[in-house]
Amino acid sequence: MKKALIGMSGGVDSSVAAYLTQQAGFDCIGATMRLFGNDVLGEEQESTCCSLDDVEDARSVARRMGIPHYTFNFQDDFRRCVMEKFVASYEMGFTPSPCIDCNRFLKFGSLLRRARELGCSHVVTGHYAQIRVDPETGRFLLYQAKDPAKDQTYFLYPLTQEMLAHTLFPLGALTKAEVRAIAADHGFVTAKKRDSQDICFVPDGDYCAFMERFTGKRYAPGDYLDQQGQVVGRHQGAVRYTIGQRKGLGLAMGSPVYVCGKDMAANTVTVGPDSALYSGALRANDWNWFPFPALTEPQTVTARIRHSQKSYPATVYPEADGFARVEFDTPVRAVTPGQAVVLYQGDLVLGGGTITEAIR
RNA sequence: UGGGAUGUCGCCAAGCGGUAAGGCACCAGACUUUGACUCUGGCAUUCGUCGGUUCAAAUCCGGCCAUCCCAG
Repeated sequence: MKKALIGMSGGVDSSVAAYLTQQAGFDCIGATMRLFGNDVLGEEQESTCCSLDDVEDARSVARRMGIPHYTFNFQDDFRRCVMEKFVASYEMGFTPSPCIDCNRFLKFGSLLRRARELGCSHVVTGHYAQIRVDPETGRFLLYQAKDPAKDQTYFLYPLTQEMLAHTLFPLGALTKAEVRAIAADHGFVTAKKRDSQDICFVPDGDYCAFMERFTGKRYAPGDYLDQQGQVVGRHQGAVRYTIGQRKGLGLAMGSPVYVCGKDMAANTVTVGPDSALYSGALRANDWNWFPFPALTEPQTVTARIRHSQKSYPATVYPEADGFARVEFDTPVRAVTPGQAVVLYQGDLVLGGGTITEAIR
């Protein structure tokens, strides 16, 4: 019998993914990853990802299904591969996507390795995405979820062929409503749990406070500059702001102003009108492609530059040293270094990379 | 110390005798695996202050206080 390791976060999605995998005839093992201790959280914070309650919920569902449940301590890996990268990225003036690193290094890295040690052919998660094999090339392809509102391919773009060969996404063809119905039908305690939202290790959303706890540093206030370089106010630390941000600036300029740029060395944040935020192109590196090993010729695509945002028509051109340039048909708002750019051709995920700069 | 000007929500700002526009900021909610964007809702019983005129004043009059400018 085929064996599968189910990554169970303690939420409704992974609960149902486990159930469906069992129904498909797999011998299942449930596993919850311990990613961080309470020391990284602030006072009395409740995480949505691996708190004790969540582990208990996962265990409860596993017991109901009659499968074993393990807890894996991946705190060291998570600290090194996700939290340290997260902090370093912010300190360099970028806006990171830690969930993408968690997928790449933890769920389909550490967890997959552990699965294979346990004799499992596959690791299973509750992600909304679909994997298919290209009959011509034999390559594993990633497709968007059937429920476009829940599609999570943006966070899965770094998955390699090796990872995809040993991964199952049972929820890819289901809607969220269908998933909740299945959970309710089987009496899972997770049926009505709220969807997770914040970064799991920053449950209150105050990532700057997290960084100060994590590093022991203090991020100093500095000047806001307008487009002409004139000082227009004081900010609370450049790491707090992301390109395109409006809320929380505390600047009453008469009309809305947005973050247009940051200079970490000078500790300044430049603000300007919405019209100053549009870019015709971007450059990105650290690419992963699904239909082919590397980009060798231009491709017509739609490109997503932030999660839960629609994708925009564009053309991607290969460049030297593993870079590629994405040129948009129409300028796009708030291209942000550090964020992922994920390219699609219809439902197919062509590939994705990390934005290094906005062009023009 | 003379002369002038101004004082309306955190910022900007309508109002000019008939019972406080609007923008920005902020707060709450929706959306969201990024406190992003966006959307919805909230946000001065009160107009520097004290008193006067009037049926009625932020709007008229007087004193005081504060700030700014020009004289010195």
